[in-house]
Amino acid sequence: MTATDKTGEPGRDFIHDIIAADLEAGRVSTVVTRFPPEPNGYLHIGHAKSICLNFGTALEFGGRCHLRFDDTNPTKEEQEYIDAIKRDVRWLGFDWGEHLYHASDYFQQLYDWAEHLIRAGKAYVDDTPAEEMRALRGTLTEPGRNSRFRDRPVEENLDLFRRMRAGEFPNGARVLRAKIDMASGNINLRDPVLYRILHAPHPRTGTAWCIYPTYDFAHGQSDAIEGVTHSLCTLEFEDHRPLYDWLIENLPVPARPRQYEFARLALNYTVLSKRFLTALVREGRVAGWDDPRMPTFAGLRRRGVPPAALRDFVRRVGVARANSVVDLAMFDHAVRDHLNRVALRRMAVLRPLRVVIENYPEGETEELDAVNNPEDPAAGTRRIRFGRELYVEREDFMENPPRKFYRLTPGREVRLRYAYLVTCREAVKNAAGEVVELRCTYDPATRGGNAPDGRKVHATIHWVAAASSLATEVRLYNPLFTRPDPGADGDLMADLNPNSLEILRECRLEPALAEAAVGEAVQFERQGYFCPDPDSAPGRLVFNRTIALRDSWAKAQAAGG
RNA sequence: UGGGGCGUAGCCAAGUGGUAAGGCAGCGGAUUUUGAUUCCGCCAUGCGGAGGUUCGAAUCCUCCCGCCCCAGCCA
Repeated sequence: MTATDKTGEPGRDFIHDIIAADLEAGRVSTVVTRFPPEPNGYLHIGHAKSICLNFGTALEFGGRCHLRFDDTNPTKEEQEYIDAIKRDVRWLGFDWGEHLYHASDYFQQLYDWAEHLIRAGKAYVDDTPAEEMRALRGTLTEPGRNSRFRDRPVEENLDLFRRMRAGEFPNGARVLRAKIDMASGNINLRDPVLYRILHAPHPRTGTAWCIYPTYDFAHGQSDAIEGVTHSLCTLEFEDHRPLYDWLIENLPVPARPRQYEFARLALNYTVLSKRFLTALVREGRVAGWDDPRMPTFAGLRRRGVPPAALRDFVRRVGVARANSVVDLAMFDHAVRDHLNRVALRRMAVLRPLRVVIENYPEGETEELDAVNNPEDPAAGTRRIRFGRELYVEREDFMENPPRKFYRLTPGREVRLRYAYLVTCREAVKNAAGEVVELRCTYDPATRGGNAPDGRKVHATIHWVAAASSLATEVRLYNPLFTRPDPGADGDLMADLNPNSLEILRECRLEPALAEAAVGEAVQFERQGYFCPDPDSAPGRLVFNRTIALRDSWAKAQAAGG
């Protein structure tokens, strides 16, 4: 396993306390956990919590974590998902080494244990149709009633179960049930189904089986087979723990794993349910599972979120048993915090406004030094080209600015980053009255950005030289939903943010950006963190905005206006 | 109204009888060739509520309130 983060303390939570106590008391010698996804969909940010908890905790205690696919329902699972999940777990930074398993690896053992239960008189084959079985199960407040097949002789159960396995019966004809207690207040103990008939080919076992164990019959036993010591799952499985324990106690399993539950991760302005995510893709509301607006690993990766930032985010959130909804700002912070330290700085003008430096010699250019990352001196410097014609950001000029706007306006001097102090002399307008060009003058004595006479300017703005700049497309992303609890009113699609994607096609980048690799994070100075999208082609770069820089000016404007 | 959980600041979250950590957000201020970063300060007489036990309660007891999960041959 990898992915130790130097930054930040390891998580301290009740799971750690339990494990530490188990180690201390000698109840376990090596900690073994597992991340057990069902291969029926793509991983999303919610899974990151489970992955980090399972892999991270094992790592911290010097144990190991298995990657185990819970592939007990061939009607919903696909190899494609298995591959995607493996890729995504690796991307997050974890390695299961030799410990890749599948519940389907244990189908024969599980089957044998089912027969063991039958022989012990603790499981029976039930012919009751599904509808009727549901009615017999009772309700939340009324006890269930025994099936009329509940007291079948062991030999008959064995014979029927073997014939189920042999494929003699159609789907749904019979099931194998544990014989526990139809009157239990815990519905999971009302003779839960252990095996069902499913004539469906399995991604891994093919047509070898036509009966498949349920989650309850597979999970705990798989844990036991693998020697998992701490089986960590989410809160909704809490009611299953008595069944988990019952099976472990009534089967000759080689170990005694323990299940512990924690609250799953939820984020505001975000939807994580498989059903909703699937609907977004299927209805074309997003471009696909890897749309940068999606909370999937694929989406986050394409958007440029570094795995280390995701791990840090999960660490900050913590692990507890209270249902909670984490503020997206927490995620944003983790992303910015990481990117600030590692991203190279570059200049890029998203909405260009042409600038002509009137007193700069025609046809001449020069090179200036620019720092690659002020947070990391080792990143060095680069040369950037300056010339008579430049582009600056449209919003860095205002003809009639409000108080406290200290960027370009007629008559004002500002600094062009790493270049010169320039003064705006005139705004040239078109017939429609729109500003189309700025006429400025520069002070040749301020090369690099400092005035020999010590005079100060209020603002430093970014720019690119018109002649050498690269034309590019930039995609800006905003939250996919307009409300913190999308879908709460019953119509998820009505809460979609119409401005979740903004495409800018006339952007101008400094030439150094031509070398950026897909997924590589860079900071466009004063704007945010970006990375080239896979849609980029030679000569036609496309950048995604991972996240904007904090902008107290914009915030103040929004608050004041 | 069965069973199982959970309620500490706007959002996460420590704390488990000795007088409310930390982070995010927010608000001030300093530094700044990114209105970024960084730094400093502020931000719960209060722990869902009411009683009780105790010298002392977020922590123990009682009652109450609220929220979440479970009636798949899904996981």
